[in-house]
Amino acid sequence: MDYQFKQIEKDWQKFWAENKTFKAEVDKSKPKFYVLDMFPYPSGAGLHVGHPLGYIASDIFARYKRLKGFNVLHPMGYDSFGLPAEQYAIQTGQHPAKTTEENINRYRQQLDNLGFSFDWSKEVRTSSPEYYKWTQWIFMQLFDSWYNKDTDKAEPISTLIAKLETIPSEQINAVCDEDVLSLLPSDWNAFSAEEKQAELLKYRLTFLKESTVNWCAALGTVLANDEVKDGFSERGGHPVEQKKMMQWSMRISAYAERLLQGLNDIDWPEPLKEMQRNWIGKSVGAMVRFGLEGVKGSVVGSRKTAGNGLQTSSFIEVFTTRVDTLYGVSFLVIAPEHELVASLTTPEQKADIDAYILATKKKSELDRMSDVKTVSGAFTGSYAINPLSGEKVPVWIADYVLAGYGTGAVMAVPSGDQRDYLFAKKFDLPILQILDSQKIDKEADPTKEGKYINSGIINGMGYQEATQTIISKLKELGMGYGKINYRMRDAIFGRQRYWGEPVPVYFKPARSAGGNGLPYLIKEEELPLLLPEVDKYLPTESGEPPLGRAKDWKYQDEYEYELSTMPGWAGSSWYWYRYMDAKNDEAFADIDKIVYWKDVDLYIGGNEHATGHLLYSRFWNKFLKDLGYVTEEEPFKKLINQGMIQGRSNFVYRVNDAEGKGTNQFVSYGLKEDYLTSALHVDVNIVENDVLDIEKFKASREEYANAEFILENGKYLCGSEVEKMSKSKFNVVNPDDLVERYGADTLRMYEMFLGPLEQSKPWNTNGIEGVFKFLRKFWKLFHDENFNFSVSDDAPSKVELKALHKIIKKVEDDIERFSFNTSVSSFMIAVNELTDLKCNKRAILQDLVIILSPYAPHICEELWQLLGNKAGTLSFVPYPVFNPEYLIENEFDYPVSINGKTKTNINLPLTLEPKEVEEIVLKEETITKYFDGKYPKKVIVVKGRIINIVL
RNA sequence: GCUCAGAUGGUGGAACUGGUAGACACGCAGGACUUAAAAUCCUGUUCCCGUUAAGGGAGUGCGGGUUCGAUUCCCGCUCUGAGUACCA
Repeated sequence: MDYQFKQIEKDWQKFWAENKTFKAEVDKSKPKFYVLDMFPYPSGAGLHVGHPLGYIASDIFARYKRLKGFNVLHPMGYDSFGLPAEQYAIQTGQHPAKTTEENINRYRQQLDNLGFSFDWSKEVRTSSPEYYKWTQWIFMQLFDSWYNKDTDKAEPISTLIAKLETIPSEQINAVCDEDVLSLLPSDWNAFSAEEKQAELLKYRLTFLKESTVNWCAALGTVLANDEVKDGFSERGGHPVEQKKMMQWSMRISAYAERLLQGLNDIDWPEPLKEMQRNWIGKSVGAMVRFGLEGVKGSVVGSRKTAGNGLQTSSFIEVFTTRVDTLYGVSFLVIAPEHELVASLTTPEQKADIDAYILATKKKSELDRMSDVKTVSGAFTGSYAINPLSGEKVPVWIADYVLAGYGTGAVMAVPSGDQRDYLFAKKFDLPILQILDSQKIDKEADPTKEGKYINSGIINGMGYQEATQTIISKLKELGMGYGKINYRMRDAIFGRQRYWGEPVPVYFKPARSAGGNGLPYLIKEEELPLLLPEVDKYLPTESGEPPLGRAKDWKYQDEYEYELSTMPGWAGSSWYWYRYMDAKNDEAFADIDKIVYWKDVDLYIGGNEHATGHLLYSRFWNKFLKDLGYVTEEEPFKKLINQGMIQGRSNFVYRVNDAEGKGTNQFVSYGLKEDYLTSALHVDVNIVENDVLDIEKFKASREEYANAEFILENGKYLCGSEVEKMSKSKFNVVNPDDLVERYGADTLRMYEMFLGPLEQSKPWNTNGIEGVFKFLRKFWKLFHDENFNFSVSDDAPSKVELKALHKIIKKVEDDIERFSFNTSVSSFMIAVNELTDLKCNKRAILQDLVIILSPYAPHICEELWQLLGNKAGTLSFVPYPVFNPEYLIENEFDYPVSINGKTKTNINLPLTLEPKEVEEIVLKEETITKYFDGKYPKKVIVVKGRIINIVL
């Protein structure tokens, strides 16, 4: 029979499901390999052709590793909490659980269509209580932990309490809030339970923090930054205001350094690592205090905190990465929002400052960010004292200094910083050269080269020495210290939404009892804290999150629960562990299984998760490791970013009449210049190789039924353009349609054939025929002209073995460097060669079936069985062993180039040494004729590669 | 602005460590089979000059450089895509 992909694919998908072929169990006799795809969110639109790209690649890899003798864990599940389902629920009143379930079912069906070797027994869904029980459990562990900088890891809160009971809090080296109290053991021990709880909250790894949010009163909800456009909500265009709110936060900043260092030990794409490095934003520098003129007692007693320094009325503290330029400071700039602005402003300057603050406020709404060119600022009238030179420097405010970064104040060094330079020029402030090599006539020069001048105690020194000297001097004076700053902020861990994990926390005392309520964890055995039912998925009238609508939802019928839910990234920050032991009711995963599966060996997904999911997951992983629940410092050893598949839209050109009105005539792409036309999107599914299917087009819309066409060469050609894949552009290609037409094996191979996995590219179905033809050709190798299965047991010839071993090697090499597209080409070459050789020998074809099976598993299973093997064994059969002897050549067709330009070829035995080759070449008439009477200056012979003659 | 990635025929792309640029596939053109079409098969297909052929020349975004030899390495630029945004 001819290649009947529909029947074959259905049969084998059924076989794999029924026999649980890909179920992975702990098996210590085999090395493990964990292949993971990034968690999909099951959206209502279903899969389009771009989604499976990564899944196909990871499936090929997983199947290949099984053949290589690995015990492969290759699971799939759903990140099923999230906004779209909630939005849909608000619109339709349907419970998000219901629509989510429907979407998952559709996803599953589409995934099954493609023949993936997932172990479905391990499927997880973040929205199921059995799963989110453990998300809540991890939250509880975070709540019950603090970060000890001395041991450089998270520890149970009990070890902190033990310290507070015995030593002064100043000796505790913790990552904590800025406003922790300075306590002696006697103070602590005298605290009430509430006071202790309140203080501990400042140390916990998840804690309540006042945060600014985008509050939209009209929608009654908080919006994400990208939902806000120019101060108005993207949906509806309602005004959005900045509102302070108590929110759960995660102390990810405690892990900043480890998150940064860990990047050195993992095999991820460099751009992705770079993005994380930028996000973490480490800067090594120093804190410097500038005393304020006229204020006595420059340093006010206070402890150094983990925060960003502190401001008192007696000095301004700045963070700088160039403390060596301290002598070049000619003014200070503080943020307009800085708390000292009011007290520093002199009566004469008040009008200026007020006006500037007002202008900033207006601007910040719109284009404070986009307007980088304009220099603006205002003088406060006050002066600060340079701690080393003792010089008076004016204090200005300017909106280029951000209140939220560092200390909200900078020391301005116009000679070294371009922004400061422009500022100094504009307001006529001094620009002082501080390095002999500095060139500052036109712009700032941030060089570190040369020797310092005009710089007091560091005159004549180099950069390293100067920095050291200044920091020790500042320390000695109590006016500064070396400090490392991170840009990364603690992550907000709450959303005022319904469809997410409830936070397992209640507040005591209850509001009804008149308390303001401190958070307490519910008991572990009370997990999961189920998401309660609500009548509507909207905020309450008083502006509380939807959970405020739940009836009688109180802890012990008395205490209020936390009403916000966890953010989208909660469930996905640990899911790869759940796959190891998806049904466990006693633990998030059994420790023996965690010890065996360890970490993800290959993680494939899009790079939209670069700074969200991938950073939070690493954070939670490190935390779980600190507490001894998992073994690895980094969860994802090797990561590949698959490129985005863009849409490729097709257009038809409607002819317009003289007034520009549309007619019902359409002109082919190549002729459109002769007419007045407008381009209209046309559904790409009725276009093939840019040729429009006219009948389908006429049937697609009533108004086109009588359309007329101006053709070229009897065809209607469409124009094309690369755009986002979206319904409105009629360029969405559904994998189901292609599977229906060509089969899953063809689609799998075609998606790989399209180009390198990491590269973004527009989807174009042109060319899928080539892959389909290849599979038919492959099928024909095993069959005679009448499609009877026909395979010979004759011994293979040398050429046949060569073709086979070439592909064994090529595919092995390619797959290790994730170059799937070149493998597909090589398969085509191999099959073309074997077809030309009319090879139907079992000794060759059986191995070829194994090699191709990760790419086209269905057809290979079928042929494997036809070859007389036991059904299902193909998935675990040993991969053929490459034998280099079959590739050894005796002769080589040397290209001969004259001055680097290839002129001719000469066939010579490979046993010849370069010297011998040279002798032959110089006598060979077909070569010497190019010499033009000249004698070669030099002959380069690279054995088995090339001959180059220099004239 | 900064950081990163990329630019090769009509199209997707290949060339792995500096060694025959354009593999493989699509498309296109011509041919075979067919009453015809589809399907299938065969041949050709980087561009320019050369009627054909023989042959010659140019050629991997642009301009230089290193080298016997550069798509590959170095310097400078242009354009495209992604991320980030006054980060002190």
